[in-house]
Amino acid sequence: MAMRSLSSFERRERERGETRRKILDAARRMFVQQGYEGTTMRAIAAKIGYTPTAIYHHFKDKDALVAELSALDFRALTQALQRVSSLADPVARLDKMGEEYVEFGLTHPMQYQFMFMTRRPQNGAPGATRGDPGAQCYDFLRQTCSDVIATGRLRPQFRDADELAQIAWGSLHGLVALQVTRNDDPAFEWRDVRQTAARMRDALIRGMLREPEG
Amino acid sequence: MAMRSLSSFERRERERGETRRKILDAARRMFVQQGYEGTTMRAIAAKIGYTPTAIYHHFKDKDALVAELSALDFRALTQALQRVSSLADPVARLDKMGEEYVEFGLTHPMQYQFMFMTRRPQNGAPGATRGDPGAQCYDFLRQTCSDVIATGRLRPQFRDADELAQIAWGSLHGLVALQVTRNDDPAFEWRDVRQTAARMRDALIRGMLREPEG
DNA sequence: ACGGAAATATAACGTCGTTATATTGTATAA
DNA sequence: TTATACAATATAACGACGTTATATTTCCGT
Repeated sequence: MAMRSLSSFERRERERGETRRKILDAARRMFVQQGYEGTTMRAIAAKIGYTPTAIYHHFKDKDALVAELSALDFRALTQALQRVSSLADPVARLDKMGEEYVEFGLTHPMQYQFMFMTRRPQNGAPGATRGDPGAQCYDFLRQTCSDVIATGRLRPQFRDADELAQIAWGSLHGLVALQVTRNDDPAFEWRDVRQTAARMRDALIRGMLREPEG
Repeated sequence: MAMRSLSSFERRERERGETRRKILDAARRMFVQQGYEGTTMRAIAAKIGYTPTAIYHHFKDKDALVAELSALDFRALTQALQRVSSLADPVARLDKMGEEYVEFGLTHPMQYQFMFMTRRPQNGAPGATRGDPGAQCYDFLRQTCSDVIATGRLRPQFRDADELAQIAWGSLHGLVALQVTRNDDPAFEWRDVRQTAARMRDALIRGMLREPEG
C-alpha cells in the first residue's frame, strides 16, 4: 500500500514534471526567437496543445516562467565563471571571467536581456537576494576583484573591490548589450564582439596595472 | 484677403503647435516618471483633457511620440559632444566626450533607454540613417577615434576607428545601462557612476597608449 | 463505486494600442 | 451670407494581451 502510494505519487510528480518541461521547452524556443514581448502565454499554450490556464497551474505568471528559464541557464554562467578558479593568478582569472561572460551573453541573448537588461519591480523581501543567480555571479566577480587588489599590482586609485567589479562588469556588459540590442542596425559597422571585448579587457587591465607587464 | 488667409493659417498652425506641445509636455513627464510601458496613450490624453484619438492626429503612434521626445533631447547630446571640439588633443577630446555622454545618460534616463536600450524594428529605408541622432553621435565619436589613431600614440593593435569607437561607447554604455536598469537593486553596492566612469576612462586610455603619459 | 484533489478547460475581466466612424468647429469659395 | 470642405476632436469599437473566477475532467486512495 505504501509502495503503491509512493509509486503513484512519483508518477504524478513525473507527469507534472513532464508538462512543466514541455512548457519550458516551448517557451524557451519562442522567447529566444520572438523575445519577451513577442511571446504570448496564449501562443506558448497553443504550441503544446494546452490552453493558457494550464500554464498558470505550473507557473505563477509570465515573469516566473522566464525567471525559471533564465535561472537554468545562469547556472551555466555561474559554473563557467567558477571554472576559471583553476587559474592561480587573479588577474588572469578576471580576464578569463570576462571572456566567459561575453561568450555567455552572445550565446544566450534572450536570457541575458531578461536578467541584465530589463528593470524589474523591487524583489520584495530584502533578504531574498541569496539564490539570485545574478547576485551570485556578482559576488564571485567581486571576490576575484578583491583578490586582484590584494596582489598589490594595481595602481593605488584602484583599491575598491566594488568599483573594480563595476568597471569590469559594466565595460563588458555595454558591448554585449549593444550587440544584443542593435545587432541589426545598419547604421553601425559592428566589429566582432569577441575580439573587441578582448582588446578592451587588454587595455583595461594594462591601464590599471602599476607597470605594463607581459 | 491674402493677409486674412495668412493670419488665419498661421493661427491654425500655432494652435496645432500648441496642442502638440501640450501632448509632448505631458508625455515627457509621464514617460520619465513611469517609463515607456507604464505610460499609456489613454493616460497621456486624460492628463491634458483629450481623448486618446486626438493624440493620433498629431503623432503616428506611441513610438513616434517617444521618438520625437528623444530626438529633442538628443540634440542636446549632440551639442554637448560637439562642444568638446574646442579641445585640440584628440585623446583629451575622447575623454571629455565620454564624460559628457555619461552625464547625459544619467540626467535623461528615459530618453537614454529609448534610444540605446530597446530593440526597435528595422528602420525600413536603409538610407534614412541620416538625421538619426544616434547615428549622428556615433559618427562624431568615430571621427574622434579616427583622430586619436592618427596621432600615432596608440599601441599598434588599436588602429580600427570603428573598433575603438565601440570600445569607448560600449564601456561607458555598460555603466550607464546598469545604473539605469538596476539602480534600485539592493544586491549591489553601486559606486558613484561618474567616478567609476572616470576611472574606467583613465584605465582604458592609459592601457591603449604606447607609453604611459601625463 | 465514491470522494477529493490535481490538472485542464471555458469564459470572462480589465487594459492596452489602435482605428473606423461620427461630430463639431471654422476658414474659405460661391 | 450661406454652403462646402477640411481640420480637430469625440464615440465606440476591434483585436490582442495577461490574468482569473468558475466549471469540468481525470485519476488516485479508500
